[in-house]
Amino acid sequence: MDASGETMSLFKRFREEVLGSIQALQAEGRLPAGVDTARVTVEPPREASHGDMTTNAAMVLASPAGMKPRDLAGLIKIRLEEVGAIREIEIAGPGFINMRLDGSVWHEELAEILRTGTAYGDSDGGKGEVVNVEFVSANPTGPLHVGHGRGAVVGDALASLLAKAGYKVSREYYVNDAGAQVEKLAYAAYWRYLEALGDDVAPDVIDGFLHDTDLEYRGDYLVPVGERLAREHGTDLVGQAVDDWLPAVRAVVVDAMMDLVREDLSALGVEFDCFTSERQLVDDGKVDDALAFLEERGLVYTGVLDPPKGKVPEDWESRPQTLFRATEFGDDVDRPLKKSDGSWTYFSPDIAYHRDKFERGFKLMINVWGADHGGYVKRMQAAVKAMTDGEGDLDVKVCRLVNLLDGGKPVKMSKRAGTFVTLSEVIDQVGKDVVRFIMLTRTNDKTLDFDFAKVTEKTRDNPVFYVQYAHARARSVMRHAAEIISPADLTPEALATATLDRLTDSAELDLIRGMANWPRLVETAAEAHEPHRVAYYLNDLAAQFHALWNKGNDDASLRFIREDDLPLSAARLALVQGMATVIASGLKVFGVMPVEEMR
RNA sequence: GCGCCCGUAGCUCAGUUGGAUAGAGCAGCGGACUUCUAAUCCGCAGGUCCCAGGUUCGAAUCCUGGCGGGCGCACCA
Repeated sequence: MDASGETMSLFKRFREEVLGSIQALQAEGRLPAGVDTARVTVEPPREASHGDMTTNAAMVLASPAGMKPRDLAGLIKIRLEEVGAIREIEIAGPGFINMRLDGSVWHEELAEILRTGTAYGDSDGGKGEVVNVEFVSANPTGPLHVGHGRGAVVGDALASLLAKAGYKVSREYYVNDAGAQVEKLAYAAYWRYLEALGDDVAPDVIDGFLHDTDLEYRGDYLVPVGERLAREHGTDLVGQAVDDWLPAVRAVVVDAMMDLVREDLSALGVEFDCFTSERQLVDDGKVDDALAFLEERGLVYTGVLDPPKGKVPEDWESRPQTLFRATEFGDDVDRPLKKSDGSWTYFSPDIAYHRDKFERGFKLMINVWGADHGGYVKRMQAAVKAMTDGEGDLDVKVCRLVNLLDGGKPVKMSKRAGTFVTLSEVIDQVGKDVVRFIMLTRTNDKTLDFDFAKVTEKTRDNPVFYVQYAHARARSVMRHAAEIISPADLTPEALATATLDRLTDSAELDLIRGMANWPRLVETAAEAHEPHRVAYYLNDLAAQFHALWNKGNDDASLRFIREDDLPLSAARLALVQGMATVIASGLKVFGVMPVEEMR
């Protein structure tokens, strides 16, 4: 326990021991005071034969101490030998200090896992700092597609991961309800409205409307919106000037589309804390405020941009524009804030939006964007730096494409041909938990193959199945155990008090070592903003468990349930339940339910 | 042309943010089912970590320059 009463993770605890020995050496004058220990790590060695824990302290501090790494390691070793939990210390290679721990350390850690439940791995590393995770933020122009789904899952899992790591997280969705796309959407809704009125509208009115507008968003999903407009407005909007019907139609259609989006998100199990409307920002004058802020700092000017080299647009013409000095903050060129007609580019409200986030208290901001927005990262980061006088920090996770496959063959998709696969269709077909897990099996910046055949397969190379199977197997063991052991003795609390020192087999202790890595993984993955690491961790832990299970197949004395030795059984069941708990803890980050059985 | 991302076993990818002899799965070969679900496991084989320099005790990882692939590039979000 540390001063705050929180339980300190195992590796942190031993890092404290290492730092303590360094301080002792400083007190003795054998090490200069004030050396920076920030780079000192205590972690499991890559090679298990090197021990349970290793520290780089001697190598990192050798140069500032003016000593050879191995000599310094020798001094630290003498100190560490006084720590009871350390059974053996070895200096190896260039100056690693390898430690073997007493078995009791692992037994206690297992008890700790059982007592803590899925909260195991919770950390205070984030120190309660608030962080804003903005994701999806799809234009409200239709149902979500699979690419949005990836962003939704990555953002949601990242938010959960950060929360677990001790950050105070807000999940946010930015509603682009003010741009040209929404206007086009309103036109399409108006067309559906005219259609819905049927005989009340002369056919040539509809033909004329279609003839005058280059209509997008012709999908069926706007039909109900047209009907709703017809119900609410009758024929009132027919024949009116665009400016008269547009605001009303736009409001209704955006509302309907956001309902659609929310429905898709809820099918995926994603919930937001906050929806911010672009239109609201505009109406509140926040865009003007933001630009005024930049102007005060001399970051806005009227200038002429060079055409992009190598690829000059057909209709390129040199003209003066209102520009933001993005180059002062690391961008490649200054960026336009206004279009040639004087209206804002999408960039201006976006700047205002990020300023708004900052003013709401978020210094740390993470945006999850689609692949097509990769080119806007630098300018947005530049804008954040400018708007916050360098205090704000924006990280952008760009999600690469999702390839939909079926048995290795691409699923052909065409909006025109109506064979476009939506997110909700995919969820209907394989279930939300499968979608969520698979979306997290790759780094966000690599394309991801989503193979319908593979993700539902019950084989080793389907990570969803493999991880869930480990959990289900563990739960199956517990069910069997209940036949010979009283259920009261099988609760996690009861198992935590079992004679855990009966766990002596190396594979058993290895499994606890694997479980003890979970808190470290949470911290490093959260720090790196990389939720996919959890998927690999879970896969590894599941593999360890499946291996242990099969040892019981080869050697009956290693089975979890031994009717001839109930205390040993209890200890092993504690191990099994602990493993299931850690799996459940990881799946919780992903928003995936652990299953009790596979059938 | 410029910017961003990627390049690791035949294939798909990890790699604990600079650590020790670079790891998994699939595919290939050889083994383990009177079971707590063998839907799994064990073993073998498989590598110029794209190339060339640099930084240092130490580089797949950081820097520079190339090569190859993807995406983006005023007035769409």
